[in-house]
Parts: sequence; C-alpha cells; structure tokens
Amino acid sequence: MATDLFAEIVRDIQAPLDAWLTENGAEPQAALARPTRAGSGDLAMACHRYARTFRKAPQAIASDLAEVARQHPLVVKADPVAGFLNLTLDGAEVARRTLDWALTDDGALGRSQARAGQTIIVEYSSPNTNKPQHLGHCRNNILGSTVATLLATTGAKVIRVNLINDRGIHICKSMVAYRHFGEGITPEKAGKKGDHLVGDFYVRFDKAFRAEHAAYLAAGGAIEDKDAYFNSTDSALGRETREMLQAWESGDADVRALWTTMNGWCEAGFAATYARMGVAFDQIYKESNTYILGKDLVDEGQAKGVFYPASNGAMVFDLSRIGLEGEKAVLRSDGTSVYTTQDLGTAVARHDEHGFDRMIYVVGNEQDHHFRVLFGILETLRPELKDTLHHLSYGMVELPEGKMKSREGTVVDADDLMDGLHAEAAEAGRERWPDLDAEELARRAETIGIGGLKFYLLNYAPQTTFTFDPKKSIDMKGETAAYCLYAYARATSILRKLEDADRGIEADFSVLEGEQPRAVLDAMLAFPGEVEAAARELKPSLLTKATYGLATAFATFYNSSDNRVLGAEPGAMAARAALVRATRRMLGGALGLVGITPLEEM
RNA sequence: GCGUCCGUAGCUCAGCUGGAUAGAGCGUCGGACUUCGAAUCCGCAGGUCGCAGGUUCGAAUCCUGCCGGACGCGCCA
Repeated sequence: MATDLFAEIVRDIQAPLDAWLTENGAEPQAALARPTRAGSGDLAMACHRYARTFRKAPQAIASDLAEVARQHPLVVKADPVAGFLNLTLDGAEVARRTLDWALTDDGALGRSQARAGQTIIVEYSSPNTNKPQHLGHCRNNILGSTVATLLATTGAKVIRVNLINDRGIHICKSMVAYRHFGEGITPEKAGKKGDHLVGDFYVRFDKAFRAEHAAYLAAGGAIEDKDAYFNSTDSALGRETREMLQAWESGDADVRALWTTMNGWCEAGFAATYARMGVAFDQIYKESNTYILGKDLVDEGQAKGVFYPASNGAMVFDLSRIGLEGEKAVLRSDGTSVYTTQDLGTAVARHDEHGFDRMIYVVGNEQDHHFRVLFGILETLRPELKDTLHHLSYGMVELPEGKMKSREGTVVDADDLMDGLHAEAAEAGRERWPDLDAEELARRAETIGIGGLKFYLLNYAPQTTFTFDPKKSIDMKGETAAYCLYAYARATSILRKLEDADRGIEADFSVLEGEQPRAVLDAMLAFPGEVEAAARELKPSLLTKATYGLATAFATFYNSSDNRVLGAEPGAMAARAALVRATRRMLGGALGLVGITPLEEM
C-alpha cells in the first residue's frame, strides 16, 4: 500500500465543496490547504476569487461553503472568517487514522506510483580523471544520487549514469608531468589514493608550465597569454602535451599504457570516494568511448538542413532557430568534433538504447548556456526528444573566504572534508561516550559526519549559490542530520524502555489533540506531499526540510512532561506509544531517502 | 552589449504556479536536567522582503524600469 493520507482527506472534504461550486456556476479553482495563520483551523480556503462570479461578498460565499463542509463527518467546525473558509477536523479521529497509516503504509515514507511506467536517466558526477574530487563534486554527487532516489521512490525506473571524462588535453597534462617527474611512483609506493597522486602530477604540470612561461617571458618572449603560449610552438611542454594527445588518438602503445595505468589509479580513488558517500551508478560511460559519437548525427542533420557549412569551413547550427544569437559549430573546419557533438551523439544513443521518458543532467549552472544549445539542437534534430531533456542546474559552493581556487589552495578536497567531519564527530562522541569501543565510535562518527555533509548540502535549494562554512558544517546544532538522528535515537530509546507494554491496550487518541502531538501528526501528514514535490521539482531541500520538520516537532513533544509515554494512563500510553513508534518509522524512512542509515543509539 | 540566475533578520538560508500577523537555523540575551537521553527544550530581541512604478479585493510572490552581485555568451570541456 502506498497512499498519501493527507491528500486523500483533502480530496474527500473538497469534493462536495467543488460540487457545490460547480452547481452554482463557478469553476472550482483552489484547493483546501493548511492555513498560514495559526488558529485558523486545520484546513482553509480563500473564497475571494469567487466573489466576482457570484456577485457576492467573499464572506457570504465562505458561509455557504461552511454549510456544505459541516456535512462531512471529519469536520467538527466550519468557520467563515474574513472571506476564508476555516475547517477544524476531528482531532482524535485524524490522529487514529494518521498513526495507523504512518505505522503500516509505505506511502507514509514517500513511496508512490506517481511515476510508474516512466524510465528516467539521471546523469551526475561526471568527473575528470586528472584530479581528485572536491566540495563541488560532493554537491553534484549527493544531489544527483538523491534526485535519483526520489524519482525511484515515486515509481520511476531510474538509470543512474556517470560519464567519466577520461580523455583530452587536461588528462595528458598529468601524464606529461608523470613522465618527467614520476620516477615510477605508484599509489601503493606513495601510500596515497590514486586520484590524489594523479592530481599531484596535474598540479606539478601547472607549476612546471608556469616556470617555463616565466623563463620564456624573461628571455623576451612575446606571448603573454598563458593559453596562447601553451598552444604556440614556443612552449616545449605545450608541444609535448599536444603531441601526446595525438599519440593517444592514434593509439600509440606507450601512451595508451600510461593512460590506462593512471586512469585506473584515478578511478580506483573515485570508487572509494563514492563508496564512502554512498553514491552509486547503474552505468558508467567513458568519454574515451563516446567522444566519437555524434558524427553520424551531423551527417543526418546536414541532410535535413539542420546543419550547414559556414564560410570558414566549420559545420554549424543556426542558433536563431532556438531563439539565441549566432552559430554553434558542431564540426571544426578540420572535420573533428567538439564537446557538443559528443553530447548530441550520447543523448541519441541513450535514447535508442533505453527509450527514456526523461533524461536529467546534473551539472553546475555555469553550463546553463551549453545545455540550452544542446537541447535546442537535439529537439530540432529529433522532435520526439522535446520536453524529455532536463538540466538540473545547481549553484556553486563558495567558501567564507571566497571562491574555491585550486591554484590558491582554497579547494576543499572531498576526501579530506569527509575525514575532517568524521574526526570532529568522533571527538564529540568521545566526550559523550567515554567508554564506547573504538569500532562503534567510528561507526557513529561516520554516520554523523558523512550524514551531516549530505544533509547540509541537500538542505539548500539546488539553484542557490551558497557559502559553505567548514566550521559550521561540522557543528551539530540546528537543521542538521545529527539533530534528526538524535530525535530518532530518543524515539528508539523510549520504545526500548517501553518493551511493548502498550500491546493490546486500546489507545485513547484524544490525548493527541494537544498542540505538541498535533504538530507531530501534521508533520507526518505533510511528508509524502513534500517527497512528491521534491521529486517533481528536483529539489531535495524539500525532503531535508520535511525531515527536520518531523524531528523538531517530535523533539518538542518528547521534551514536555505532558506527553510522557512511560508511566501514563494505559489509554494515553498506548496512543503516545503509537505516536513515538510512527515517528521512529517515518524518521528512519526519511533519513534513508537522504542516504543516511539511522543510529539506534547516539 | 546580450542572456540566465540571485538580492528577504547581525550571519546562512526557506517562502516565489498571488491569500490572513513574512519563517527557520545560527549568533546574542534570559530561562528549564531528583521524572521516557539537555547533541534537547522554552522565551526575549532582531525585517522599509535591493529601489521605484504597475496589475489586483489582496504582492516577498506577477509585469516594467533602475541599482547591486554571480555565471555564461568558443572551431574549450
């Protein structure tokens, strides 16, 4: 079973209201919703919008609708207030139904069939094999992975895809540096993760190249621009790197061997990083295999008149066809393809292979323009792809001292970050549980540290460019995973002490009509709707906010001595025990969607 | 120059398919552990929602114009 109880209740109460509106010649426009203003009941509807149709004051319309609403058995009060219709529901009955649902129905955990029958490809991570992943990749990985989870939970068949950028001039830079300075070192000999070792050589290349450029300028060289110098014949390192790329393309055995070795190191490093983050993929594509794709499409497009040769010899697309300016080249004048060509080919190949209903690219917002162009060309070329392509664009992560810049050493490395979070959580844990054995301490620190990172990164809306404060990210106060985990652990603890003492006792749900238990029930009822919205809007922040909402409502509940479970009257105990049990189930499920396995004790 | 995104409390951010008194976390200050775990809870203070117009019964939300910021606009990836 997977139902959204709140949606069901609203539909049920709404139906006669809509029928009344229709009978009286108005088109029902608004749904009942939670009132924003406290003390306005459980459900409310603004009636002002019908005033014109009925030529009547909103308040009078609200009064008429109140009359209709009062017929519903769940409605105990229907008040017209200032043109709003405010409904109060039978609290004990709502509590009974909510807890029954929250304890047994998977719909309470956000599961639904809303996307049944849809195949959705989610592409995320897409790292380069020349350096280790950093904080920006963390946001990408976790965003992509959670979006995939949300879509799968709501019924879609999801294919998680990673397109590894393992070829190109930037990869050759690390290889050139290794040739010069490597001296046969390996990750094992260096005692280092492979991606970090490769990254060291990438940095080493940049250092050597800058020294070369400086010497060149000091000797009276004329090319000041670094890129121009790199691409000139004056730069020995530039020449060597370009020659290596050519050798790679022509299949040179030595170059291919070094490439295979170094990429292997890097990918092994990535695998460890992904495993620790709990990020996984169904398919891994490599650009070294896909970069040739797309050339056939160019021929096809040329035949259809979508592409045409420009005066400079390149094959181009007229961007005015998609409301942009200028032309976009898909083949250089020498006939070689560009990045966009490959993306075109990959998209069509995936569509041929999977017949997806949607494909979502999780890529930073600096590529917004690229995706507008890419989708525009694809939809022109293959009209059946219209409305299936989506760029989940997200903002950069900045640091309190500004942007991350690798040259200035302000990049936050993903592995270092996770280590730091773990260490911080472990230190707090040592104070809290001085007698805990090291293994269990490490397990808890890992959940709190890595879970904290996930929750923190997801809690911002994707488009938001936000400032990541490493100190605050490891602070366990506030809207954090640790807070939610603590609420879960306390619920567990109460149930442990309860030892099923509530079994067989008839619950008195009227004790849950107070403000605090009511807030917990409301958070439960709201949860599936938030999960659905998070999936629909590709916005996992709605999930973390809903999770925190449930945790904080529960924290308020359990802190008040009015709501004690143990030692309460049997009927009250049974009702509160059901609330605690349901909270534990739902919090566990919610954290699971965030990618966190809750701790039973912390 | 053009395009996209952003501007809400001291800080970091929600709210944006128009609804009632604009929210949260952090921080500050003040309270609550002899009672289910204080990594918790309660309370105080703190906002001309960048500015100016417009639409509307009603605007943080929609429209226009400014100001301020980020990112793009390649035969790079």
